[in-house]
Amino acid sequence: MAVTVDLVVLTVRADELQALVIRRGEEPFRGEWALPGGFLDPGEDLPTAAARELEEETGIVADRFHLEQLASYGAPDRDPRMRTVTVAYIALAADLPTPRAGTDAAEAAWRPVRELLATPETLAFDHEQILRDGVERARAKLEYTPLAAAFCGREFTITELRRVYEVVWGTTLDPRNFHRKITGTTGFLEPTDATTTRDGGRPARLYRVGAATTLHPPFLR
Amino acid sequence: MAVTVDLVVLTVRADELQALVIRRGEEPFRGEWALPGGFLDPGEDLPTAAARELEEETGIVADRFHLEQLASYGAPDRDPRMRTVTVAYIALAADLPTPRAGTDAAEAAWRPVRELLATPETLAFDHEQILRDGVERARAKLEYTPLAAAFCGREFTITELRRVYEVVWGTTLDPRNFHRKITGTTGFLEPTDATTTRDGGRPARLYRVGAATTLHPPFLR
DNA sequence: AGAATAGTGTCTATTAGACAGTATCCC
DNA sequence: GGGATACTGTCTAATAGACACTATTCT
Repeated sequence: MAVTVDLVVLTVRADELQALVIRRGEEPFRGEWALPGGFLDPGEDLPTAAARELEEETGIVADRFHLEQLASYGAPDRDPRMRTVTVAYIALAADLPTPRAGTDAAEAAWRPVRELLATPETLAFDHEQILRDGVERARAKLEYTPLAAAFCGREFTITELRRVYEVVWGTTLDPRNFHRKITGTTGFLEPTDATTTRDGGRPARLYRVGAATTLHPPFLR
Repeated sequence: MAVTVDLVVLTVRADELQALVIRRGEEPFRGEWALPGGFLDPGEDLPTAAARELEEETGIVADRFHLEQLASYGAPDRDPRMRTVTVAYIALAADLPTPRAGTDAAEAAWRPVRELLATPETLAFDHEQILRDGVERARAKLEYTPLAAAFCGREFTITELRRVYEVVWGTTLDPRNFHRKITGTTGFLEPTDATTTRDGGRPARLYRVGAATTLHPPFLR
């Protein structure tokens, strides 16, 4: 009985929700796309293993981003080699440099979630299901936690935050109502003194994430 | 590397949230209280193992109640025997017969969650943390799913359902507002033709759970 | 009749959603 | 000045919370 960890790493790039996938360099499923992941080492904690596998396979250091456990998958036939149970994690990250392929991975890339889930058999193992569950978790968490900010940089504008909601949920939100609601939720945003004009037009105030961990009342889709 | 399953089985008894615990009949932690659970068999699926262990240790058949995965726990030192990763499940059940002790269990009993969590070291392994997480999951799920009905029988009154919310959340709810809100949520309740006077007073209409799986808008605590 | 619980109705304050106008930068 | 984006404000409909009364059973 072997235990593995797999990661659903999500980011918002080019106005799309994208996931980090690797092209497998080893059997089984050699040459096919899969989620990054690998075997749990003896003596190693689960989140540590997740961070290690992510770095080994994609070169991305799990620094400054949100990592949480998603669920475990243990269907007896999920891995043709042997009986495995995998503990899946989701990681939410701001836009990051292009990943580089590492151990056991022939290639690493960001791919739009829409594409990965458009047709079955795109991902190895049961990774399509894991990705679906991870995306659904992320969507749900935006409703009742300030987690949308995990997709932004350290400082961000309200418009950038709104774009995250729009992209992840696939909806459009009224900028004025969004602004009112989000600034009215205590603990979500912490204003800074700085502004930016990176989006053009009038300078926008920059914010950091506040201390709140849950949103009362939640932001419903 | 061994994989186990553990269960947080919750019910509402005597106006309290109670959990199913067993007294361990084997080392380690022999004689101490723990959550029911055990090793995953080769070729066995995770939820199947959860149901099997529950029946083996407590005699309770996982029929007609809600079983869902909670999370996995894999700290390297969580089991003194060997390296184990456990996949925890939560089960929500209506009031059930007193459990009987089975394999590996010297005793099985319902115990109020309040008591179990009042003092540390009450439960073996990391089961206190698992119980805490399970209770918090149940509390949260009452907000946005019709899962409160899982604590009731097949047919139940609105007052009985309200008592579930009150006991699990530890709050009091206005009966009139609760009635209005819950009957106004499409798909939550399906009225039957029957009534009951088991609570005394005017006969109350009996309901079954409807088709809804999520509540829009949610019931906030 | 009285006790006990079920169910319905009303008022009010808050919130969500739709929508328009003003402000401040860059070129 | 023109273009672009940021921010503020108003109206209205729906909702949540507080609260009181009527209805139907059993003893």
